[in-house]
Amino acid sequence: MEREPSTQRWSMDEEDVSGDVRMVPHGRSLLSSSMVGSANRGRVLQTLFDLGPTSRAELARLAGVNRTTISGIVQPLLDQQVLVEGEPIRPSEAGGKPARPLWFSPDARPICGMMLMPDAVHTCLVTLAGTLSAEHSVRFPDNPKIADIERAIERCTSRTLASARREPLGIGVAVGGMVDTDRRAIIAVNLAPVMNGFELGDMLARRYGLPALLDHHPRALLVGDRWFGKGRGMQNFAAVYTGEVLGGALYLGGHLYRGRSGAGGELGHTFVQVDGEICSCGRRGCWETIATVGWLRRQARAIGIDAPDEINSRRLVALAGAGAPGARDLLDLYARNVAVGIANLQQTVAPNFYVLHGDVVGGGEIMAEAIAGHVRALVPSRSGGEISFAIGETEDRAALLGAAGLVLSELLQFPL
Amino acid sequence: MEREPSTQRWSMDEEDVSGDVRMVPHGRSLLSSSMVGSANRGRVLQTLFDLGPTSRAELARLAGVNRTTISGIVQPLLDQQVLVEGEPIRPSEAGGKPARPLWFSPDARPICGMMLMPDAVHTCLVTLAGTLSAEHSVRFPDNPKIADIERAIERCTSRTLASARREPLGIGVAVGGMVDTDRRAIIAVNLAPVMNGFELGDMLARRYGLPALLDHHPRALLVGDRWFGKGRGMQNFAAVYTGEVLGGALYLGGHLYRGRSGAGGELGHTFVQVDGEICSCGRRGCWETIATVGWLRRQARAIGIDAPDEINSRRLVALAGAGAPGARDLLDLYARNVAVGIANLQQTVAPNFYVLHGDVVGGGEIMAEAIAGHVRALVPSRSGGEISFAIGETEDRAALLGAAGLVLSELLQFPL
DNA sequence: TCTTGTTAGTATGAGGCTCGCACAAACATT
DNA sequence: AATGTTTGTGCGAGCCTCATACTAACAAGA
Repeated sequence: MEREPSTQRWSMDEEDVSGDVRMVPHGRSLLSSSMVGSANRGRVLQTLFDLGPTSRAELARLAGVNRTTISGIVQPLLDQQVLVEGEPIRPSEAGGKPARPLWFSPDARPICGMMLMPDAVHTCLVTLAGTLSAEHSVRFPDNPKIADIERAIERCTSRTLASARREPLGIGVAVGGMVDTDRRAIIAVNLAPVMNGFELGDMLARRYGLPALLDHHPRALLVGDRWFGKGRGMQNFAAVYTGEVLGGALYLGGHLYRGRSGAGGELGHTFVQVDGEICSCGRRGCWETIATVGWLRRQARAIGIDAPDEINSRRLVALAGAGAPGARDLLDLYARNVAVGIANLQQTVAPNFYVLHGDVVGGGEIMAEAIAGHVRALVPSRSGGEISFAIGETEDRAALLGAAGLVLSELLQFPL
Repeated sequence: MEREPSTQRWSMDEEDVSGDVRMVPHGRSLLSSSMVGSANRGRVLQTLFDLGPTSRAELARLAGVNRTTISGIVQPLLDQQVLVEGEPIRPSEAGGKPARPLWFSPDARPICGMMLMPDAVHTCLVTLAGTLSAEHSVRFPDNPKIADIERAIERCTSRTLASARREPLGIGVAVGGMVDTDRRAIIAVNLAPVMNGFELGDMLARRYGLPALLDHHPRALLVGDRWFGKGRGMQNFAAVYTGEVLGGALYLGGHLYRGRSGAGGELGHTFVQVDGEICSCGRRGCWETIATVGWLRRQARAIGIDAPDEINSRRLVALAGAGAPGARDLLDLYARNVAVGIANLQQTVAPNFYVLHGDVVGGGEIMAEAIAGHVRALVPSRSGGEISFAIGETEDRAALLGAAGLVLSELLQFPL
């Protein structure tokens, strides 16, 4: 019954804060026994995330392994207070020793989530159970220099980190712009070009001695959904963000999909209308030209809807419900425009499940159902089964959870 | 210096011929030491495929592991005559013991590749080094019944298998139609509906006692490219097939990507022209409506090109070279139409490398360059680096190698 | 109250795998 | 002939999972 305390740790390599966060196999490297340890630990934690509080025996059954294996994996995590044992749950009628469900300890090391937008920075702490705290935000001054932005980020982050009772596992950043995930730097933020080339990851790592991960906003939304939201437990799904711009991200085969240095998922600029309307990117017929609130505003103006500059999914659904002339048709057309791109995605990688983010969230179930109906009509049948949809968290919360999710993905998804 | 012969084997589980071929981890299962063995064996063989003949020491260096590890993995494979040691190669000026490169033995168990088309079946043997032999084909009678087709397949396969000196590792089938890869059955062959629902995999497994794997034609082309062709050693790339229809397949993150039960890669029916021409699938504006030889024939007729019903990429390139009126513009337009769909694929998953198959192969480098130029113009810059293109093998050879590649993928890609 | 059956979690030894080290074999150079 | 370099092979150590056996904690029934 006595156990030696283990020396195993659950964290990223802290010696290597500024370098490559992952000291992992990739390319042609082989596996070793110690990697099996890390990988299995990650998988057990992942199952726990997906299922909620679960006993060792149950975990062993689901994984198809021996109970002792789970005990061996889980015990060090209990010692480090990553996990805690919950109250015993009553056994079934068959009797037996009551199971002690395992769950993430509120005293576990938190994750720092950051959302970096062109005009402001938001930070918070996220527990492994998915609760937010210590939210702070700092707006940038007008026409900021990069030093102003650095200062704002540092002030915001420091406030949040001051609330952490234990050292955070890392800092995840959702960036409203293009990101080089390998270099952990910002490539371009359209509305704030001063940030272009900003090596935010290295700055945070140096300043706070924590691993820092960047990714662009839609991808953060996806991992947020995966660990804390509607994508929980999914092996394949996509997140689609609509708003002023259009973005998306893919979770394929149980892994966040990133193309080379973070390319891929630039769905807004796929063609759906060769030689169609001109897009902000200079090309013609991008999906973005027909499935953003910009398009919605133009159409609303054209058919004479009240206050067309303030139209969005929420108002459109309300107007359609109230029977405003043309609103119902416009809603249907907007939904179809969004659906066209999703149908293409379905035909291409068949994730079969979509979490909707951004503007359409305001439209609620009515908007989601309208989109879903069109997608199902646009995709030939028997292309891999049912297609389902979910509505994401509200905007800021989704992005902050997602930012934290970036760190979790790195910790849990030992890339074999 | 003495070694005990090993009992390890390199093959799929032969006890389980009719059931699920892979007795492997999936979903929430954990890793074990024996899986590390299988996985590493697969990885070593994969690097060997990618690099050509390579010594143990070199393999160890590339994988970043101890030489003894490679020796331990490789020795059983030598015992089983999967691999052979080549002639010693001269050491460098620094001296040292000459290295013995390892390569696939010509006496290794071959793979049976099969291509099943609406009107005929082709079979052959493929060595691990990628050489074809024992090619046979049998045409089906007119208006065949399923029994006729079964008989033809059996006759063809038996002839090929009779030439095998050792028992093949398995039978891979490239099917010109929709396939359920899990059930190893044919879902639908448009031009031969009699095959719909045909459980070919189980039939072959029962009849020949060999593992049998089915996949649809474009996906077979992809794995053929991956193991034996232009995609050798690639971690991310796509295969695109154009002809009477349009198809594609994806290799992402070092793995063949299949959506649920083999969906995904139905690229022909992605929208590139909302409300465009009507497609054979009944919807409007599919990529297939503007990037197949059907479109090419219609255009050729419209602009008065000679013998428009016999136009294809090969003739079009020849006509354009000869200065036939309109041919040059038509070629450019055709290339752009093909490029549109590829650009969408690049924006979505960014494979960055494309192997072209089917009709465009006949157009050679000129056609490929035309397509490449358009894709590069259509994809916004800095979306993940250079995009490159290659031309696949000729049609039958590509499909047969690909069919064999299906079996190899299963053997090498131990799915962790 | 005592016995039987069931389930949860733990200790222990066996077996697989990779790793580091030491060593023999086979070359080039001086 | 001596020295240095590289390849490939035993051998024991360390890490991991697995099967087995055992204790703890409950329900149901006599």
